[in-house]
Amino acid sequence: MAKHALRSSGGHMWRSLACAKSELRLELTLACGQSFRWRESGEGHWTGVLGGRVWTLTQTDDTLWYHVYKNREGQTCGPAGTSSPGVKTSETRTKGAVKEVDELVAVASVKDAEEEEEMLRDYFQLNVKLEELYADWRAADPHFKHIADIFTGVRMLRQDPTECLFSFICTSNNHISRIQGMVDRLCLALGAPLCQLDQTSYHDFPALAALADSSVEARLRDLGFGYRARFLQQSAKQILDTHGLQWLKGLRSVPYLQARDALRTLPGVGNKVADCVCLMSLDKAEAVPVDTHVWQIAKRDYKYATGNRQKSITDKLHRDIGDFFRKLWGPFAGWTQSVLFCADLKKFQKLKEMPRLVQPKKEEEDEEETRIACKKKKIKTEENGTVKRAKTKPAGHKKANLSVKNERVV
DNA sequence: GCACGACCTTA
DNA sequence: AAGGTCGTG
Repeated sequence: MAKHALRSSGGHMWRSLACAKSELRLELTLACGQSFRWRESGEGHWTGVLGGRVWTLTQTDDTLWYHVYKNREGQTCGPAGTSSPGVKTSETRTKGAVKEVDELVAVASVKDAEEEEEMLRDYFQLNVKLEELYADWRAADPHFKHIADIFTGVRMLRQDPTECLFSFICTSNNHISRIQGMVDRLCLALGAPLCQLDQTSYHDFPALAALADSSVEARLRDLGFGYRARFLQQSAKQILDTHGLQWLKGLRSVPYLQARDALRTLPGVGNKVADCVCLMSLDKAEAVPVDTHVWQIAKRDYKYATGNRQKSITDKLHRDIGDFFRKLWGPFAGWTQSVLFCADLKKFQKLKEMPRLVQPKKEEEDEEETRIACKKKKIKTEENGTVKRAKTKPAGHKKANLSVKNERVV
């Protein structure tokens, strides 16, 4: 039976990409709740599905290593139709055709290799220079600076919009470990099988058509999705019925607020989920998903609206907190937020206890600097919801209005 | 604009 | 309660 690749044990073909850890740290980026599709299959080795192929990734100081699982024919390990064209299976081969087929295999694998390197660069958005962004954020925000020494290399993934949307519909009122299990079961139940490694089956994320089928709600309720089962099926159906297959991806070339409002017309998609999809799959780096957690961070670390006793996060609070962080961090505020979010996750707290070269700063000093930084940028942190900022616009309504240009200036 | 409760499960 | 959303008042 096929096994998960391990770089140390040989027997698998590995390719590599130059990439410093300051630009990417797999163990943070793949496990901080952006994607629910990656598992640590061996020490420092991460296995998951990306673009219909099964990958294992690992890294050394300056190199990102990757293996893509193939069968003996050189085909991508997956269902018929997703592999390189022109490659015959062994059953259909005749002796005379072997050489020709081998050449086709060789050509196909070179093409695959180029394609796969590009897939990885695209997925990790390696054209974005994270170190430079960190430098900007450190200069703008003392609290970020405090976190940034430990949590380097936390980078935004550029995910498939369908996978991102339907995964995040599952996140409401939920926690990461359960979400991971649910997304797993979703793929197993409705996604095309790709391959099996050790005891694990890998499936592609379900297609929109598979999610839209009327049998899906009952099926997913049985699998423990609760009330989200209906949201998933209805959203898929609504997209196919009223927009079409390419609609979601098309939102990549539309301004942030327009894309967000369009997503919010879908059942089970409110401010938070829409912002996640915008940030993580639709190229909206300025989208700041505000959940209870981020609100805690805003109050605790930025003294934002400390007097506010609101129980739930209203539309207005979403807007105001988003604006606050965009003003502090700039046009990649969503990326910054993910670093702080990651640093706040329970599973990464042990990293903070490890000895560091830099002497940790006293907390009061840190807070005072935060206050000064906010004051410099003229950002209010202690308003209690009654103070309005000049550029705040009225709440977006539920219906997407593609003709209105209400893109916010950041 | 804001508060509240319901919604499915599991820890 | 958990990385919310939706309907109602």
